[in-house]
Amino acid sequence: MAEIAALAGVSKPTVSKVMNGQPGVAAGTRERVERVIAERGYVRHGAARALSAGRAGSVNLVVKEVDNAYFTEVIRGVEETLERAGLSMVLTATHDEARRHRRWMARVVEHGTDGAILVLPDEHFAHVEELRRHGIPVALVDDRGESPPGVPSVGATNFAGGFAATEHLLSLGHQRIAMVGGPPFKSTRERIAGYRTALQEAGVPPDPLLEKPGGFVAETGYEAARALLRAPDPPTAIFAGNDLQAIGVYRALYELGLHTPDDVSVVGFDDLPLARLLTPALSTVRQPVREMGALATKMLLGIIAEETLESTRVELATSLIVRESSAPPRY
Amino acid sequence: MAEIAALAGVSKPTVSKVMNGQPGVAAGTRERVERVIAERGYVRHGAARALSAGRAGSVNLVVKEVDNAYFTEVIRGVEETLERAGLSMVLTATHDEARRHRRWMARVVEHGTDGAILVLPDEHFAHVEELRRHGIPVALVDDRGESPPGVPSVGATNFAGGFAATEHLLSLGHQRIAMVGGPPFKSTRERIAGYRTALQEAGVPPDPLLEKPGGFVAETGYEAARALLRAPDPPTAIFAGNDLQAIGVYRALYELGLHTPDDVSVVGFDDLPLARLLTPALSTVRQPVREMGALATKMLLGIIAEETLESTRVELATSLIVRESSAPPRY
DNA sequence: CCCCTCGCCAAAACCGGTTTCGTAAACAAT
DNA sequence: ATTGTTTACGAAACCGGTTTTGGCGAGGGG
Repeated sequence: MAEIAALAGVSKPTVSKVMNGQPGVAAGTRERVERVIAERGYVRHGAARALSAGRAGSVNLVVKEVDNAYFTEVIRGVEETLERAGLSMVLTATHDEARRHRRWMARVVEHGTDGAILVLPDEHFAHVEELRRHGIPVALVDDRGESPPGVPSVGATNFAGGFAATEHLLSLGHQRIAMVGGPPFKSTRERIAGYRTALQEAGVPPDPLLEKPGGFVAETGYEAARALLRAPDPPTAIFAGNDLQAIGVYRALYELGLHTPDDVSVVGFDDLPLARLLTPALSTVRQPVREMGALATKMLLGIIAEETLESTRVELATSLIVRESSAPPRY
Repeated sequence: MAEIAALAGVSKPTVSKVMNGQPGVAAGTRERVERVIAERGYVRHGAARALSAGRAGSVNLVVKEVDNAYFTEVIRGVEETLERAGLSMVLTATHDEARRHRRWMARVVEHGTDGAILVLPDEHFAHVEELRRHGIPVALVDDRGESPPGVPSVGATNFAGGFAATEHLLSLGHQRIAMVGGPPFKSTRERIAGYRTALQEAGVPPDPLLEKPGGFVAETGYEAARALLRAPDPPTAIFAGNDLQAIGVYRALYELGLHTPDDVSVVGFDDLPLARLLTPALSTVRQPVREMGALATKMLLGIIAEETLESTRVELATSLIVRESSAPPRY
């Protein structure tokens, strides 16, 4: 910067003002400085800037895993929004390793981010607390339901989604509708509640045997579906807690020689990009994951800018997307 | 740090040495300082450290897109390796937008990374050149074949993969084997060359009508398969340029009422985690994508540490994974 | 007993920007 | 012509670490 200043015949502060578009520089001077900057291809030294300005110019996105389409969608939304704001995205994965909590948290804090966005990491509560203690603004995507009050978070209307999916299957004529649950997050509990409520309102007696717990991976959908379909009086429809589980359900059906939707209807949750590519295309509850990431980012940027947020908790609407995997039962 | 120094009754440089594990500090002093650090939960200020030490403590990973399982796998490999080295990963997506090249490149350069890993961005050559001009070390994953010499890159044995896939289909008895190509990258050309060579060696006459160009997305697989299967004398097997295309092929087969592998065999390329979950599970050529990301990262770290690399170009072995989507032709 | 070396540590300089503050010049008002 | 006000800009301080330099005391050799 000193070099640019010398070439333009001004001082460092003036160059700084020009680069930051600050007032207090005469038009002629500004233009001259800008020309020199362009000629020399000068770019600021980020670290120096971060140090003296007190802003890191980057936000840390903490996800549980990266090789999962759900998180990928969040990443996409966050990335686009940060890009627009001229900030860099530092991506950290926790990989469920509670042991390494200390190490990576130190990395996050030390790297000096302007804020952090958490997407369902384990040890959620501890992370949020520690980040706050270090004065790092935090926003959450898809709250696990264990975060301290006042932390802004973006979710989806999971109850409504669970309800809509179940209602859809009921309206097709299904009576024996199974549900594969997910990990004990807030969102899962709400989806299940929606499922139960829909059954209840339709006067269909609940059957505990039709509710299978599981994780948000394909394997649990597979296991659950196998168990469900081999039992006496099997379900005619399976509502999977998320799309990955639904893929596992597809797999189980395929192995058992059953067809979707002729023998068993399947509905997922999330509407990952993959859902419409499956064969048959998956009926699912759309969760605007990318938008959730984008919105959480915007909220975080708001906090960083010290604006007052209207609301600390936002739930975006889910919507039922009917494709090929759901149809009236055969009989 | 000044505060820690005061509390421990030493000076800043001593604290610095303790934190960096440098020699020149008496055991007793070191222990006392460490205790104070632990008590106060002190973490260094990353930006200040970056500025004075000249290292940013982060590496920039530049991918074409993030919502694509291939890139996700690379991200995973890079993330793990960087994590182990105590570095942060800044993720940037180019989204194919040549127009915005300048803007994001400025962000990358200005953020001050210790190095960059590029995965198939457009404007590849320009990016590499510019990064080098700024003195930023670069490593490539899956070279597009347009990079300047001397840039370390990690790829896979694409020719062997294409050959193996085709040979597999030939050995099952297929004669009319179609191939869906990809974008004009080096890797694509090699896969096609492997395909052609295998046909040639088996004495099967090549048919230009059986080679369809496309991009590495499901849609092109879909389009290509539809066109191929509706033509006279359709293929009995389709070798897709990557797994995403294979999903599109599945889709086309489903819509046409054809079954895999009974009517048409399908082989993919990449072996994304998804491949084994599809129904039927996809036979494919495994490309160790995660390892490629990890290795590229290691090479980059080597350059940063100013070690001399043994080799500037490494190709990891592909391997054929036979699952359910390939079988002898029906007749 | 003196000199020299070496280990340990503090003072100061430095990284490359941003911010504060002061001043000179230009202009308006009296 | 003098004073007040605004504008444009530069000098210096500052961000929080790391690196360099140099001084002091202890231990060892002559």
